[in-house]
Amino acid sequence: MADNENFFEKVYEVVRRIPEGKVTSYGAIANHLGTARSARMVGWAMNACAGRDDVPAHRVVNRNGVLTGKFHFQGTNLMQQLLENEGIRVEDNQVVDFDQHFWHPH
DNA sequence: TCTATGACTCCGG
DNA sequence: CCCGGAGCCATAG
Repeated sequence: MADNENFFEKVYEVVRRIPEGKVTSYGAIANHLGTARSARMVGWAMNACAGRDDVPAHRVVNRNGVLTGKFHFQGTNLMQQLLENEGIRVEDNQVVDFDQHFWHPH
């Protein structure tokens, strides 16, 4: 079924490759998948991945490094806590030194 | 088959 | 500089 991978599965695979302590953006993932304009779809896939421990959705933020989807997590600040737990500093729902912690899909 | 929605992004006022 | 609207694609109903 590797060839039958759905869009979500592709997103999950990329998100899973995000190393600990690193973050990426929806557009970067979408671009890697070949659907650069489908950044919203990546977020949509994240919504579907909610509840999966295999997909570190907390490492995915928007292009500004803002935790746009933090409200979708169980806790109000759970997403931020997870990032800080990996050594990433988060301030005002925004990743500090986002470009420095940015991980480009490959 | 068509319509509505969305954890985004870009452009304009 | 800050705020708002339109565009985009894929999934669900």
